[in-house]
Amino acid sequence: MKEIQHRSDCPIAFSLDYLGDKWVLLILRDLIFTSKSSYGDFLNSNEKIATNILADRLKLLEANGFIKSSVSPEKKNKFIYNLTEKGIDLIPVIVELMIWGSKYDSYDVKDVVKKLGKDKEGTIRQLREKLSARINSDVPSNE
Amino acid sequence: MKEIQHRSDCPIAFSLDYLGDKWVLLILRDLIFTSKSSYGDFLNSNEKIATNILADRLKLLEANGFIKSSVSPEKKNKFIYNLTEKGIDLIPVIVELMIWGSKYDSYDVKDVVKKLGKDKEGTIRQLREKLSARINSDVPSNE
DNA sequence: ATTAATACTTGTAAATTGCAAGTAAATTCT
DNA sequence: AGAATTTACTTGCAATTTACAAGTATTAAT
Repeated sequence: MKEIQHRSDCPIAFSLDYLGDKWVLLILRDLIFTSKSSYGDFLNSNEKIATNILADRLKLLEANGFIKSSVSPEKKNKFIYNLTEKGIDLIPVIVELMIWGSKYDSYDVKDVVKKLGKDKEGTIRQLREKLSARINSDVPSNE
Repeated sequence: MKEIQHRSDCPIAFSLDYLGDKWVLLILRDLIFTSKSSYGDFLNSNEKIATNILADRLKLLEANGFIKSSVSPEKKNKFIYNLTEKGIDLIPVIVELMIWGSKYDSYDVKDVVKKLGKDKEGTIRQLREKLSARINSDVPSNE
């Protein structure tokens, strides 16, 4: 995997050097808000990512410490991906993208967004704790 | 300008349909955190955006209501760009990218980041008010 | 033993990006 | 007034990235 070249010393540019595309944050979204955790799960998301792009982005995310893969306990030919702390720390970014999107998107507002409207910090803390618990356990996504 | 095709009804995907690239948010960053407001200003940012990409993204941002251009009062051959409310509402997104970037970037922490650490809501409100004031005045960027 | 599921890889055409150069209108210099 | 400069782009083209279709390899189920 080729090294990411950083374009400047700006922390925003630094973040975008990893996250600045149309797919990376959607994979992280799936890991944060849904029980999806495998290659096939991500492929089945509504946005229909191409197989080579998904494989590429999973490599990039793992190589740069956003996620960690492990063999599924149930099926040995299946990998499950979990967020690392570095990835979990992106929850606020994704939450703000969701809030902005909900404001300017015409579709109906999701439950999480309503919850965020009532108690943003609490909701983020809850998500964070749920996902942190997964890091040091072997239990994968849906429990 | 070709219409943006939305990939799903997810608000995060909706946001990324506009913002999911390496440049758009850097232009908005310049408008939010610096006194930059013209084509030439953006070109001179440290990340060295290509001229055609900059022209393209400015069109995209204006066509989709994130920014508004007007002729500079001092120089008639110069355009100045200002954020609209829709663009101003992205401050929290960019702020969170900055906070994350500062945590994982090795470079030294900017003053704004320190300020955000002390009072995130207040800092965002201040930025918001500063930029909102520009919308209905003819005074461009640096005052 | 055969079929299915899962996670990719490969090939290729189309789209996007990056770089260098060129254009056009307004401004400043002489 | 004419020439050079500033500002904001556009254009052409090579290189990279993406999207789509198909193929491969390993494990699981029947």
